[in-house]
Amino acid sequence: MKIAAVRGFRDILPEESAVWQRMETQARASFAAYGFSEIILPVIEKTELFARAIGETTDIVEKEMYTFTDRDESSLTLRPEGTASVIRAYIEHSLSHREPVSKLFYLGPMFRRERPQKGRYRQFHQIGAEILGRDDPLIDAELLLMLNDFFTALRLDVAIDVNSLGDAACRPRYRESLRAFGESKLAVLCENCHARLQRNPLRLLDCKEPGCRQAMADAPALTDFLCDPCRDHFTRVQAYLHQENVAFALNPRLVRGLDYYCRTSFEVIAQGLGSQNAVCGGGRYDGLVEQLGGPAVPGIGFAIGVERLVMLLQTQEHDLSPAPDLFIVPLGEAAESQAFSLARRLRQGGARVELESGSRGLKAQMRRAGKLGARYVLILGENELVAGKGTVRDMQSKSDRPMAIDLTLPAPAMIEAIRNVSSQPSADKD
RNA sequence: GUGGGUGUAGCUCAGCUGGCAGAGCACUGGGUUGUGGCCCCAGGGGUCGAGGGUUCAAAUCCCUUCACUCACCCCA
Repeated sequence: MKIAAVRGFRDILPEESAVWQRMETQARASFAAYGFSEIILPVIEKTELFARAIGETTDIVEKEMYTFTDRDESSLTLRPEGTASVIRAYIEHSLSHREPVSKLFYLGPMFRRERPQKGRYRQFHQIGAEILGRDDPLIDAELLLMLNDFFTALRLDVAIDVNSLGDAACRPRYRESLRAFGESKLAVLCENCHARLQRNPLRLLDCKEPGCRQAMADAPALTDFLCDPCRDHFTRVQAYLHQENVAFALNPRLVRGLDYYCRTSFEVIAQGLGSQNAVCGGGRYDGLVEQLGGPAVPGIGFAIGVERLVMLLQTQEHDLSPAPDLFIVPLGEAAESQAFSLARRLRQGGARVELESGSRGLKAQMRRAGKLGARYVLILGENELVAGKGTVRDMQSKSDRPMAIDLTLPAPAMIEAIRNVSSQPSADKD
């Protein structure tokens, strides 16, 4: 009986992991430019951490977490997101005492037990970044700038949506106003929205049901309810973005699903991913550190969905695994044994070398070399063994122009000699 | 958790109202005793997702089940 991977969990095969690596490298580069350092976090935390950070009544905490009881009866959970852990670590190691501002990024697997679909898995990966310690608009803008730079560097065509969710001073008033408005439209709202009305009225704004959209079209706007400090903050964030020509759309219906968000909130939306089209989401969470037992330190951050981003990159280009510089073709057992050592020497000299089995025919091996896209082929047959010289061919040249290379040369000299094969001035009449 | 779609070769998929399990690509060997790509010939590969039922006969019809997938929900 075959054993398959667990539902919602999957393997990343080389074709995809190559794209993955490229994206990760770019993230590290972009984040470093803005002064972020990596924090490597555990995958398991106490359940209580997420319950308190994300919100007891969110879907994530209520029905999507992989929670289990450890042998000592404590309740542990596979992390469903990264921000809570960053803040736990921030408090635990008193980072606020060491420096006034911490810029941290992390990457790794997250776990949510949802029904899998395109762009949504039970184990998925996020790259996240957090800035703890500053709440001025410049910081919000800087974080968005960094995101913009990152997506631009990857040549991805995405749209950034921005909104302000207000804070503890103004949001409650808005929530009540929205609830009242929702009550008045009760008859036309869908069943889901009836539930939202009770649990989280803000979510009425982003229902996809056409009827609900229409009903909520002239609902009170959050922007009209912002208190003066929040309004001012948001205005200045936008001013910085304009100053740097960052394209973004103001989306007053943008609502985030985690309870801790306030003020500046944003999403990065991509085309061509189906319904799971948010590749990045984030926002400010000023009360969260305090709420988790730390000092009153403001914070803002985002998380990028790696799988979704990789899917995007794959539709735009396809990376191939690296082609070997040299493909060694041994003919027979004696040649194979020599080729084995030769391959190792050249690899240690820095060349990418592929080696076939000496039991296969010349034609088959040449075919394989062509398939892999090898630049040069070195043939090691009876003749070559006697002469102590390998026959080298440049696979990119159409004419058959083999060169004999001395097998006793040290690796660097041999690599040099092989490279020279293609620059030989011998009659080349392509 | 709720709906829809799909399960046949390594991959993409044909296979009608039941009648010998198929194609393309990939892989292997050959056409040229030692020179790839194009072309030609040949070959290996299958529990037709699983279990049960109907039938002389099931990939095909019926039931059950599992998996995958898309959407809702939610989110990255």
